[in-house]
Amino acid sequence: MQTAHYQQARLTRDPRFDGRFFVAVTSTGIYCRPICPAPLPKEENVRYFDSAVAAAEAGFRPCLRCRPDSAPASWAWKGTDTTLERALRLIDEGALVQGSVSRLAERLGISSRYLTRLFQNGTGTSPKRYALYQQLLFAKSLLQQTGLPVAEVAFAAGFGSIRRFNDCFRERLQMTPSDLRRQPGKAGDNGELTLFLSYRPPYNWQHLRDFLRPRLIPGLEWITDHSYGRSLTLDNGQHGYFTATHDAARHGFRVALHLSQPTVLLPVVRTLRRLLDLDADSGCIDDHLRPLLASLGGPVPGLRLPGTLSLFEAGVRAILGQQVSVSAAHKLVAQLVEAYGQTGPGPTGEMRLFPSPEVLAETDLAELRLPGRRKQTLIDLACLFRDEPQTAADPGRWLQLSGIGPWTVQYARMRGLSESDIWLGGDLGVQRALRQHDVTFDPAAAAPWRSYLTLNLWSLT
DNA sequence: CGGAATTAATG
DNA sequence: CATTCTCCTGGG
Repeated sequence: MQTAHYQQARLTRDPRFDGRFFVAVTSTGIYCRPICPAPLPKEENVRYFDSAVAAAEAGFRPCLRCRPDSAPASWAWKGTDTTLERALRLIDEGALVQGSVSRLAERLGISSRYLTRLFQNGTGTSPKRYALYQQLLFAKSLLQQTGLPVAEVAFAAGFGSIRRFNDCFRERLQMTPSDLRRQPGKAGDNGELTLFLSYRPPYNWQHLRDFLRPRLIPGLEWITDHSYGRSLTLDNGQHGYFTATHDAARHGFRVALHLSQPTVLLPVVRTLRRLLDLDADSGCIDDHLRPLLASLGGPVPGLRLPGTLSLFEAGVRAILGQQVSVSAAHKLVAQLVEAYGQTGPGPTGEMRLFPSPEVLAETDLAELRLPGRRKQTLIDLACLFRDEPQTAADPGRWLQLSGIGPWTVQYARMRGLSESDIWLGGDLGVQRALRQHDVTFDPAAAAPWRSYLTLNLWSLT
């Protein structure tokens, strides 16, 4: 995109460009989202950056009004380098909070030297600096949105020491954490954290809600016309729940989050954003699919890809959905959760947690009305997750288990990893839609958004 | 704030 | 790959 488009978008404060670029003002040293309500700066004082980090590297600090830390994420980097994109994703999932840069490079199958080169070219900064800045922006949003004590904010954002947190914060954001401490007034925690998570319109909440509704597992999830919530189980064994309420006017969700203990929150928020598919570029995706779906009335505008909480859950739902209707699969999942899901305190009394691999690996699934072979497949998958989590993290490796074929793997990738380019050509629902509407097209033309093509076809039946 | 030990960036 | 530079954290 060229400067003329940026200019147009900022002058109209177009929310469809929120998070896709940032506007830095040389006269103030501050950078903003294109939607910033502040008076429009003169063009001669404006510089455009395609990421917040890039603006920071040029010496600008985030605006306190439009809060660039709350902008939806954008993966649309100029170089469209898939390795770099994967690296950015992994870092955003916390790869550098726990592991080292060399470990990340190893995971990506490249040398750490090459990784830093990719970063220098693509983002204008180094991996560590990029990661640190994401942590700082997240900390900033917590300071402004919640009443969490500063020390807990540091911890939640993945810092190991307050000292270092303060230093970095000062240096990169040009203010201190206590400067940003929310004004007193709003009550402290009763264990609840309220966050606002924004998206880039269009966002088709009705469609997402109507997708989730027939799949809703009682006790595990809850839904109203304007909200969706569910229980959470975290990697560290912690549990909690959230309720996300849609706010169309503000282009986002107000999320109430309850966790059993304070924890590193960054990955939790990433997961919530993935569940609701907040970072998708619906405008681009819809434009891309429009020619293919023209004879069907065009794509569903703002269609989002609903994720599952974990890859394991996606795998379980996929196995239970093999060769059966949505409602039959739904009954099975509900039975499974009812029989094997632990209970915990929820928003309205008892709540169910999705059964863990450890629990399912130890059971015979006698409670479930399911062919014995399929039960065994489920148990095998649970064992894989329990015994070899590294292997289980790649659905491609599940194929070695009997009873798991390409459909299951692809479904799990689409819902559990939110991969955007999954074409479920063999899926019954997709085939029925294609037959009913008598369409022929080459799904390859939808790349890299074939998951959204699949969803569009599902919505036709 | 300063310094030691470790890790990351770079030619 | 080796040198320089930055990050990280405990303790004062």
